[in-house]
Amino acid sequence: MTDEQLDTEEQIFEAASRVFQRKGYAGARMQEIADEADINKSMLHYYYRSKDKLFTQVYQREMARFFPVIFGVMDSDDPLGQKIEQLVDAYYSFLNDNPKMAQFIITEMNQNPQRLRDFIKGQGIHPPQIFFKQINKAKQEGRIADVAPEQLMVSIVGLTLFPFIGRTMIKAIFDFDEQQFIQFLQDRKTFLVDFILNAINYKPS
Amino acid sequence: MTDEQLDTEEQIFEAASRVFQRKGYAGARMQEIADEADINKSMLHYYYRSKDKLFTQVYQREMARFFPVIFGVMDSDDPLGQKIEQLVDAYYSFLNDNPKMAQFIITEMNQNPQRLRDFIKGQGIHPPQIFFKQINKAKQEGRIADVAPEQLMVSIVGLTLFPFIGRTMIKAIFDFDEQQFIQFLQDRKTFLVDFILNAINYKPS
DNA sequence: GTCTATATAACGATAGAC
DNA sequence: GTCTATCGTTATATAGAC
Repeated sequence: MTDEQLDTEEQIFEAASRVFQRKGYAGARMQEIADEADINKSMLHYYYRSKDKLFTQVYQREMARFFPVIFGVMDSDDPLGQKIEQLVDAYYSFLNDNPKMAQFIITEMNQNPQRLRDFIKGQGIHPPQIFFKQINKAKQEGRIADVAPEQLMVSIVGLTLFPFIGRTMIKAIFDFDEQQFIQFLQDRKTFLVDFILNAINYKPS
Repeated sequence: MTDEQLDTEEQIFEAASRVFQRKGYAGARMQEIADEADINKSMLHYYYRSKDKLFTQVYQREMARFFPVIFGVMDSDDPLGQKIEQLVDAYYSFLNDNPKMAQFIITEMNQNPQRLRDFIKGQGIHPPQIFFKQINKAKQEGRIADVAPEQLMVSIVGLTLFPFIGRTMIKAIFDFDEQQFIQFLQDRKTFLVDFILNAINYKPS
């Protein structure tokens, strides 16, 4: 391709990705995907055979984009304090570009746990060993409080993902317009770094 | 009713509540609700006219059960440290009894933000004033760090809700069986109280 | 109120012309 | 590869007997 033009197959795939993330598998309609791609509905079946096969491919790709973000920074060699800041930064940057991703993954994951287990196994995804060792070492040296690495990891992910998942609720309860919500998210980045480092009683080495 | 027997209308409603929470609005089938209620499918329409009207009633009731839990303890008169422990306790106890509730509310909320806004407005739900004043007072007296009440509230809710929403992911990544996950949740209660109190640098008055 | 049977519409999927 | 037309199924919803 010489310029920005996607071919038909890619155009369908990107449209499907957007519609599935908006409506979920059950709520998505092949016609809506066709309209979004500005392509005839029968082309969807020509390239992807069925709704199920199209969804599976979208699901696999979105998962393959999501997990490296979650696990990527965790196993870097940077010191703990710096790493927490990088984690929050990386998650926010990714979710800002993909605001419906977290909701999509959580919904479809809970709808079909086996598919998630297969994906995790197939990709050889494991808890971040370097991060966990780093936590345990810092605990022994008394530089952080006595926290279970799994609990800390779930907390960091939860604290950053939740505003994107709960966006509608947060806006409604605090009566935020879009601009105020964006500001809330922006403020939250610095808030979270302090919050987490305090929470584990972090002292730089 | 003399004993535990529910009449037909209630039986349908409870079955609908379970199916909608399992499958979401789009994924739920009237036939599945009828089967779950062990009642003829046409009875659903006799009592509730349409799938949409049945869902609306279920949605309203589940919301009306959820929000008092989220806001209830926040506006009690108990001191901050005690209150955080009570919040975590209350959320966990409710979510343990209603494990699909958080996922259901978040999905259907994001699917129809206007319906949520109408509900919030109709019920006169506002940010918890007593809790927010308590935070601001503690800040002025130097008993906690300088945190925005909205950020703290979102953090507390996120930290407690997330394991229930992300249950499938947590079990898959850490390779927890059901027993281990229940233990993880149990451990998390005490973990979270310390984590949050540390995070805001809490000092009892 | 409860059942069977059926209308009606939507949706996924395919056939066949070009 | 792309289109129109249409098939077959499933879903919501209703009619009508009892």
